[in-house]
Amino acid sequence: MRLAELSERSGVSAATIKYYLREGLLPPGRQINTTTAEYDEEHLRRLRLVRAMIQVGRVPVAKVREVLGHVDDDSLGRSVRLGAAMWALPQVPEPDEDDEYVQVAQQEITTLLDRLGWENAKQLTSISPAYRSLVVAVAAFRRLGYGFGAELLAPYAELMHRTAVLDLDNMETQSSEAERIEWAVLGAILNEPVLQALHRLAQEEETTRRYGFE
Amino acid sequence: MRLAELSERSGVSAATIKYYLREGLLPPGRQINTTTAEYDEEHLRRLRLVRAMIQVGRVPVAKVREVLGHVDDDSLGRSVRLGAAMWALPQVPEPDEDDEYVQVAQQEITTLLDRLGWENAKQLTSISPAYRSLVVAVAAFRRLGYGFGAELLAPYAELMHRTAVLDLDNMETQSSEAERIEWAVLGAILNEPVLQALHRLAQEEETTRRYGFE
DNA sequence: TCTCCTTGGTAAGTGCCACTATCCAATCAT
DNA sequence: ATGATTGGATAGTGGCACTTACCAAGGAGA
Repeated sequence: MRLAELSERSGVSAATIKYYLREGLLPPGRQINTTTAEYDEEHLRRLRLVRAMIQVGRVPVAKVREVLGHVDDDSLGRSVRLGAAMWALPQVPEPDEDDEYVQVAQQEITTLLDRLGWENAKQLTSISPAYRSLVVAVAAFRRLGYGFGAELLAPYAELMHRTAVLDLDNMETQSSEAERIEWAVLGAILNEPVLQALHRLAQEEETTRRYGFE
Repeated sequence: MRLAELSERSGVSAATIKYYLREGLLPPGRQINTTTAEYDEEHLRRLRLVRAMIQVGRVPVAKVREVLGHVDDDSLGRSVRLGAAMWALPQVPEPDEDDEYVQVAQQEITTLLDRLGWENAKQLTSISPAYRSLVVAVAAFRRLGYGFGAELLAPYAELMHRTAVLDLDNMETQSSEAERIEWAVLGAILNEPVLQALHRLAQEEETTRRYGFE
């Protein structure tokens, strides 16, 4: 199919597809002659994945390129490829190590990880963006005078762990390794909007159960 | 305190504070004379809340103004004020009602809500941004050829409901109504980064438990 | 008093980013 | 033959969160 058809079938404007090609989010089509290139179903699929990441996952274009690089790199180990998406997700600015709230938050999170027995996560604290985001968010609570210590966090962490178990169980039902990788990318990037939305819906449900519609 | 001190104590540059004042995110200080205004602890607290929303919650400035308007409006009902923050959260583009994937997603979500017995949430589908986000995300999965139907969503929704129960339980421990409202805002805006971070940490933990570090 | 600094306020500019509009020469359709 | 279409390149757009530059009014020290 030509670019126009790719545009038609994906619902993405031709100009935007050209932009993605230029940015390396889509591999170039098979060049037929100087003015025609041929695209296939794989391009369409990749384009939809890119769109999902950008529109639903709000992943910046540069990060999408990075994630796709890992996804396509067969030489990487399994955890790395599975985790590739997660590590490229929108990041909070670096926590300021000198900030007292940040230090307290780090202590609380260390306590939390100990209490939960998350030994692997503990080893990743120095490099994990997730850990850094958590520090920033917990510090923000404390800065406003609200404690959000290990005892409050633990039940949330417990629930999130069960969620992660579901994620990986679902991932393992995919039949091919390529599908499992793609599912993991989606699980990291699209699952979060799903979880967020479910969480908000659940909050609406529970709020109205407790206090009614007024 | 003067603007310079407010800047010092909050770590926000004076120019940015002026910008927030101009945008109505901060109420003006008490004017002492034409070139001096006096700010108090309440301004500092509000400024920190604004920063947390913008930096950690990634809420756009216009939405912050909107949320604060609801928070400060004593005439609104409880659910509305508690929900004010949620409704102002970053929104996904409107789902295209004519899109077949969107229609399927809507059906699946209706099935899900029935199965869970979330009657209140069901009544809110026409107006709730959370519902719309969920539709968009589920449709995105399906468009890529992965099903994400009610049977897969239900256990996630169950977990998110428990999370929401925790949210509201925590909120109710706050002593004053003003604090409860502020907690709800934080719960909607800052809890999500916390949950996201915990989710990602849990994924890292579970992935390495299953597949090791390579 | 005169100078010089600081203050809060305002208008215009910056940098980033995801597109999007405009051209262009080559080629296809009739 | 000729008008439309193609892919590719370049430059422009619009939104947003700031930042910079500037200003007149006020205060402080000589």
